[in-house]
Amino acid sequence: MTDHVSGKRLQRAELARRTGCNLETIRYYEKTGMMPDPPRTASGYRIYDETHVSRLRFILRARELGFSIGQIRGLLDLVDGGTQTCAEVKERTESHLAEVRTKIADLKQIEKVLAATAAQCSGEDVPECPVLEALAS
Amino acid sequence: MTDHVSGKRLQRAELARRTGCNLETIRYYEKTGMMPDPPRTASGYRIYDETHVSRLRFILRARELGFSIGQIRGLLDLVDGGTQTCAEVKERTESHLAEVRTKIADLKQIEKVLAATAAQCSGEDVPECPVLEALAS
DNA sequence: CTACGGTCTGTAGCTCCTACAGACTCAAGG
DNA sequence: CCTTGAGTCTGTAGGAGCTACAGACCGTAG
Repeated sequence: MTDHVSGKRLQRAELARRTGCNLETIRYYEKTGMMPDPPRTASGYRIYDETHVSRLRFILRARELGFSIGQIRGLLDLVDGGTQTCAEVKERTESHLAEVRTKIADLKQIEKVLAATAAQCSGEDVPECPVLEALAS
Repeated sequence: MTDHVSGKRLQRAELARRTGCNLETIRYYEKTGMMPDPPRTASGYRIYDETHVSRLRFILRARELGFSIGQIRGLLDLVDGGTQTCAEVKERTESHLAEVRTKIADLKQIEKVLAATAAQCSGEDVPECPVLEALAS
């Protein structure tokens, strides 16, 4: 039977290949409701199309930008409901941006302490070590 | 029975309070071998002393500096075996420092993209949004 | 003696996947 | 037509680093 209505019908491995997503992760995203339950063949194989490719790419890009699963689902809910507004999305993005900046600040503080402490190390074969002393202080 | 040999004997909650560590986390650290199995009272209650306070503080400080459980256990193994050298500890610290710097760089890249995209938002009550478009692109 | 709080254990939950086992399906080759 | 190999299906376990609970016990003050 040829496919006369929709575009290319993809299997899971093909969807994974086209998005760079891990095979099992797709199933995971379906289980969590981020990806819709796809239609199936008579024997139970999942059938994907371009809409699934787009949605999965959206999720993966959002993950790359550090959005949590919950945040992404929130964004997708807005879009799925057609209730998204630029104002709302901007607010969520800036809230996430603030979290990212906090993490950067935390890591910079860690970096500073690590660098300063390691700089005190003689680097010799002696048991005394400024790093260990700093941790034990 | 008074305690005529060692210092103060602490219960788990007291150890937690003195270190700021969560009560259950102490048990977790014992299970993973980072903290030694403490002696027990006849009825099975754990008994801690100042050595436990020091070791737990060491672990917590290392965690604050972003060392993983595995890395910390590595450091503790060195110290426990008396085989630690400043050279070795310095190397591990700098290796961890490099990981931290990588994370900072990744987050800065994310920050850059998020900030640039959010800056394009009108912030109005319209459904079109540069953030969503960037994710869907 | 009782009540209340601390402690004990094992286990489940959290996040975000990743991987495996055992069964099934499908298409190609002989 | 049968076999073989690759793809798919499901449920479940694992990993990191905790955190939280249930149900049972202990210890002490009133």
